[in-house]
Amino acid sequence: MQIKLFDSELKIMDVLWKNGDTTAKRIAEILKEQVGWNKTTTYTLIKRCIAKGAIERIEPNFVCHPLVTIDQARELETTELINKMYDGAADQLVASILGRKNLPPEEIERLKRLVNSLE
Amino acid sequence: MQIKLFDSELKIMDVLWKNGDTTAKRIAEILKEQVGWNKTTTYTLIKRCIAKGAIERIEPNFVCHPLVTIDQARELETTELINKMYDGAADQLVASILGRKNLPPEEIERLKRLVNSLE
DNA sequence: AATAGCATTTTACTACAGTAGAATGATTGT
DNA sequence: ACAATCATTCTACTGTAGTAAAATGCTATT
Repeated sequence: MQIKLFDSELKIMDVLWKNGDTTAKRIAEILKEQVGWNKTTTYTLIKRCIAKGAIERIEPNFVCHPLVTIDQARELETTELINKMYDGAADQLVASILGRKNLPPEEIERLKRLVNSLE
Repeated sequence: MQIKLFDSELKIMDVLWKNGDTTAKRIAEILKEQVGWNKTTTYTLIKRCIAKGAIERIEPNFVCHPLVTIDQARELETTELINKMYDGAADQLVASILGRKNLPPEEIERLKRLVNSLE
């Protein structure tokens, strides 16, 4: 069922994930400001997301509502990375992140709590 | 100094990471079998890797030697994913992996030890 | 109800990753 | 030394993600 979203499409989705349902017009404004997109570019990408079934549009006012959740998109992208770079082994990815020198102490702290809370 | 490698270039690198230094000819054979590439495709990709500084070629026999390590490549790809999908927060990525239902118990055990061994 | 202005769709260009055929250069067996 | 074969490079096509101009449709104000 997985819907693959391209980087530019993810920008649209991200606006919806962060702001909730949003009109096309407002999305265009936001992305104009955030990444300098022409408004027709935004509209094109919204259309493509709709065509893929990642967004539905609710009348009136062309309010866009995400049908793909951020968790689903994260799952897909993460799985792709694991397959591409870590031979499909999720724990190798985690190990490699934990091995980083630049991991902020508070993130380490949070991870300790998280891992130890697993059953 | 990060060298960005495309998916097709990573296929070349992967042969080197898995097999150690390898001749162009042998790489072509392996990728012919593994992904069905024409040998000229492999040679083209090797050249591009050399042009990028990801591979050096040692005479005689055009033996290819990787200059980018798998860890460096993983680091780059992983950082890109974190920035693209997790707002730059590495621990969110880890949390999302840990939240998966299909994580084997022995992997969880290993991760617990790993996390708790961090300073 | 005509027009002006804005919202949306249609269409299409551009850049580049991916792929490989043609051309060239090197090696080897006779 | 020459031909045949194989290794390597040069050149170029293809598909598609990214971007936006042009065309169209809609709304509101007079």
